[in-house]
Amino acid sequence: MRKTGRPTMIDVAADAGVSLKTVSRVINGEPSVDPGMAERVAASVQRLGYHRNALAASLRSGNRDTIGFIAADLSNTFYMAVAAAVSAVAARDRMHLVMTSSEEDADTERFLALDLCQRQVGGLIVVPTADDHAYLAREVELGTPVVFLDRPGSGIPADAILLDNTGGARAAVAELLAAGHRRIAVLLDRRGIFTMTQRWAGVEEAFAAAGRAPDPALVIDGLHTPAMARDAMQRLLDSGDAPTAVFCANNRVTIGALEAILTAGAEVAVAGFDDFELSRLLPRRIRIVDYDVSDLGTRAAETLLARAAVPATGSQTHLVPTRLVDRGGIH
Amino acid sequence: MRKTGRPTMIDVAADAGVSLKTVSRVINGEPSVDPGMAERVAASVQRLGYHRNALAASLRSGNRDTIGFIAADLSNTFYMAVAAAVSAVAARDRMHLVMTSSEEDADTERFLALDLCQRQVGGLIVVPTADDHAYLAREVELGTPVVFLDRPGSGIPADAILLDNTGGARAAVAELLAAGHRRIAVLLDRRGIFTMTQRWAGVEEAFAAAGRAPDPALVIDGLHTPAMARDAMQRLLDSGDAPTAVFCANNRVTIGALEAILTAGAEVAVAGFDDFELSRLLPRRIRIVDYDVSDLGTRAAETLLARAAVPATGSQTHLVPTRLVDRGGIH
DNA sequence: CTGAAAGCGCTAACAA
DNA sequence: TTGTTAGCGCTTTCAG
Repeated sequence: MRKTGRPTMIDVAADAGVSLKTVSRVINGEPSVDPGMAERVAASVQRLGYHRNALAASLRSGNRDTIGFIAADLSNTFYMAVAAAVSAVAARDRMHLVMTSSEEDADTERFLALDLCQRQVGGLIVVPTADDHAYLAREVELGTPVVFLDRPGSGIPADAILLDNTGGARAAVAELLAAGHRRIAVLLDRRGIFTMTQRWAGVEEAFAAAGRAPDPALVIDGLHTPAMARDAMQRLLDSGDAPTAVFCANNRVTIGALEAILTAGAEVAVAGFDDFELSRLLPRRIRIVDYDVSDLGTRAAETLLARAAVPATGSQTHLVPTRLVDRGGIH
Repeated sequence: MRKTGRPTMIDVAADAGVSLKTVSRVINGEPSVDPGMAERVAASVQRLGYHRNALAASLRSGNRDTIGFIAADLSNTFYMAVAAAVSAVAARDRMHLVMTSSEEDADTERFLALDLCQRQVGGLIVVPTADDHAYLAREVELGTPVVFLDRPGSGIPADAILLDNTGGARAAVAELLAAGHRRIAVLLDRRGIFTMTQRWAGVEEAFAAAGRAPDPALVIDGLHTPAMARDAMQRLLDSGDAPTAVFCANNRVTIGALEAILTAGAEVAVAGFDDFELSRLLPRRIRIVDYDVSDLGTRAAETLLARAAVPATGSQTHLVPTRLVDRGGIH
């Protein structure tokens, strides 16, 4: 029983009068064990309240049974939903999910990634914040699969699960144009963010396809919070020449813009990227670029587990499709 | 380098021409090491791409550096928000969070709890689904602290972090009564759920304080999804004698009820337990029993870490307060 | 089918 | 300040 107070296999073996290895066999359900012995061992396990030490088992066997997940921002429900999906897939394989967050800080990401590797995770799902992931090269080489999620990584061979950002934005804006809107505002979060770059590209493509171009006066970026988006929208509404439609590049922006529009009772058509809770209860009909959030997590986890089973054979990028849907319109 | 391909402290020691223990000292930043040696070791670490094996370290030292969290339902954003808060607190202490979910199944909860213990977690935060936690008695006795969250556990000495369910529900219903409402509907999720029992008690207290009692015809329980709540509310509205107010015992119920009410354009005052995303954007003013979700997680994590530091001295139950707030009313 | 011995990679205890 | 030895609790290897 030594220090920790927890009984070990040795204690069980002594109690049952068998060898250490026999206990190990019983605990791990290995086939060739005499039923009588198995019974004796089981009884001792019960009596002593034995629980195997999974750390020791992993150390010796080299089995890796946890997946590390590094989100970019835990206060964002998007990542939490992804984490939930990853956890569900992991559970199917009796793996556990260690959930962390870089809080959009590159150094934190790096620290966490290496920390998780030290804990011998079987794989890593990362929402990249750093723009160089060479620091993981060694681990990947040594057999720890890495999957990037939502944004691409760089510097190492790793799969990536991304949204069809460009296609989704293009479709939304194309529809506004097709509906005859000519003064279309575009509200963006920070341009440096990967998804923003891609969605903006989609916006430009839609305009180009219609033989037009976005009006620079109606394009506002750097809107990182709903409050900023609300104020920006407010200013557009207050300007002499308000837009007749607006495309919002993510849900925080959409929510902020809606706050301004609904409060002002303005007649502005709204299309936004990302669905959000309760969009269905909005008093106004809006168009949303929707996708299956958990699909991102599920695919990331499945890709990771597949890689863990069969070592690297060239990395792939999976695009998760989007679709335009109606929301709101109650009342 | 043996099997795994990963260099070990032995490799580093050999490369640097020092002893194993010296490497260990350098890696762990122990004070009394000659700077020159430290440098040599650091150089070897760099050259070999050495990373310490945290599993081996924990096995030997007995240090436990992860916290296990068993949510009841990962699709519920409430638990995800709690998990995020726990993760944030854990990160402060350089601990990691292993996130799992019982999916409201008692056997799964038990399995996960024991599995996490086998992985030598430093503590367990559990949203109880099982109604007897005696299976954890042994682990608690052996020094693994357990904190129950949102619902009380039983059978073992453990702290609990609960919401003031009764007080919140009482306040909400008291206000509806004070506003002169006499036909007040009460929509509940399944009665067996702890929070429902407590909130229902609050409802009864409020009625009793006003010298009245709830009208059984207007009390509907078992509403586990927004769709069920919507349909139930619909039936109430369609009945000859519709209520003038409704108290919804959780956010799913509130959302479902609102859907029916807004669609029908009915004049029904709404008060609900639990805030939800975008409640502010609702076209109607409603009253919400609000509380700080992350506070629950933060307190749970802090309580757990405190217990881990200073062994049991009688378990406590913490009540997280609620407050009535206004939501909606845009337009 | 069962057991003895070795050792996973590290840290604790003690010596030098 | 540095090194030696033992051993955390388990699985692997190989012999019986």
